Amino acid sequence: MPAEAKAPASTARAAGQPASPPLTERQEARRRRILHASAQLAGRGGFDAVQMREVAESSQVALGTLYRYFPSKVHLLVATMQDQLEHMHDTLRKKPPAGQTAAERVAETLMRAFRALQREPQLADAMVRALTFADRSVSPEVDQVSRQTTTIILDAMGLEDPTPDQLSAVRVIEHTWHSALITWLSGRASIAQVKVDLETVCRLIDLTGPRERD
Amino acid sequence: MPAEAKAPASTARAAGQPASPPLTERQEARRRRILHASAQLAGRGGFDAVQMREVAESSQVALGTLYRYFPSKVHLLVATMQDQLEHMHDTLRKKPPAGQTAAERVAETLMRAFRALQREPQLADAMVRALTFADRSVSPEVDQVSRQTTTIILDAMGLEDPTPDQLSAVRVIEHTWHSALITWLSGRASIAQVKVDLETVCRLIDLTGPRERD
DNA sequence: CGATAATCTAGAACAAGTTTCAGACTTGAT
DNA sequence: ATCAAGTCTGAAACTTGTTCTAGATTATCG
Repeated sequence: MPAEAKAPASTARAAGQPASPPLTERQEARRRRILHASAQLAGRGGFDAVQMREVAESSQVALGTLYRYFPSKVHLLVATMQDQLEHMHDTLRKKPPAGQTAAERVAETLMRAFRALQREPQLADAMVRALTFADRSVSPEVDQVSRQTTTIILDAMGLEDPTPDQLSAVRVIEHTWHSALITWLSGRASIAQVKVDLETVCRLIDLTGPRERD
Repeated sequence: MPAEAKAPASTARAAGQPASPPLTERQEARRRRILHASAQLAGRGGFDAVQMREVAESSQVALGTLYRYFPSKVHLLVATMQDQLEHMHDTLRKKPPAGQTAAERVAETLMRAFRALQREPQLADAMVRALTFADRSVSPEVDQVSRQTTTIILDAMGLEDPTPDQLSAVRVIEHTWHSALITWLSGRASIAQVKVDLETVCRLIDLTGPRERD
């Protein structure tokens, strides 16, 4: 019978996955070392600096093992993003945004996240590029990131069950968030511009927010 | 003295570039063959199917020459997108959108463009993935695409000189456009969802459109 | 404890983007 | 027509993501 699980996958901690067989301690440790190395390398040179051989070496794991845990570089970086997002969500839960309106709170939340990314622009580059470059084979993981982001925004809005209209607004906000990050990361938009755009898109919330018409 | 131009670059037809030395006819023809081959290959397998060796062979050009014209695969695909965007803009000029409000016209324009992309989803995949994956070295070209897109949207709005507020709204619309395309292309959003999101974001125009308060 | 099946390791091998180089070919100017 | 400078070609080399293989290790079952 099998010794360790067949295919080490994501933590499955949050919502979603069909819970692949649990990892042994050593496997959990390996996974953690890999993600750590990934974030570390990304923190230096961004996407390009995350080289699979280096990640393997840094995390004391054979190349083949790395690929068993994360079937591609993009998978690895998206998983790294999931990891960081969890931190962010925890932080936000401790100090929720304080604005009066939902739009203000969402804008504040996004700006806080943005400032966090500004501290590690290279890491942001690696994660965001991976996220938007991901093809269908990474869909489940990218979707998980998307769900996590949606949760964070809905939390900021303070909503229980959003209307379809509001969900669309939230999706648009996420679109803007990702794409604005990209333009900032590639040097085509200033920080101020990103700020303005995030505030602009958040106005959509006021537009859909005050319930349909009951 | 030089025989042909030093660095064959983009058409520089539209606005923007400092007009690199003009290309000879044969060079223009090569450039065109390359772009054609690129679009053709992209039309089949999408981003991955555009392999530089194949593009070179298809367009009857040496690999080194291909790289002289387009310094990377991403450059090539972004140029391909510029090309397609021009077509689109021409088409739109012939049959402008007919909606009553600016928001309607923009939404109609985007939906028309979206339908055009649906006819060649693989080509869309290649172009959009390249666009969002582009790093700083491609900024000028990506910026050109962005300007072209902005022009198309402003055209649809029928605006002469937009306010900063409106420009931000347009940027947000572009963000949504790109990011929504990505989610559709990677199979994480339905066509209907993209449609709704585009309509949602276009409402921002009504919010900023009817001049400040004058 | 021993058998067994899966995992992990080291390293070679392969694929596609990118770079490089020597030599043949064009071009524009004299 | 000839020359100089730059361009194009064909092919090899290099880089980094990905795959494959044979053998050493580890975990679980009996």
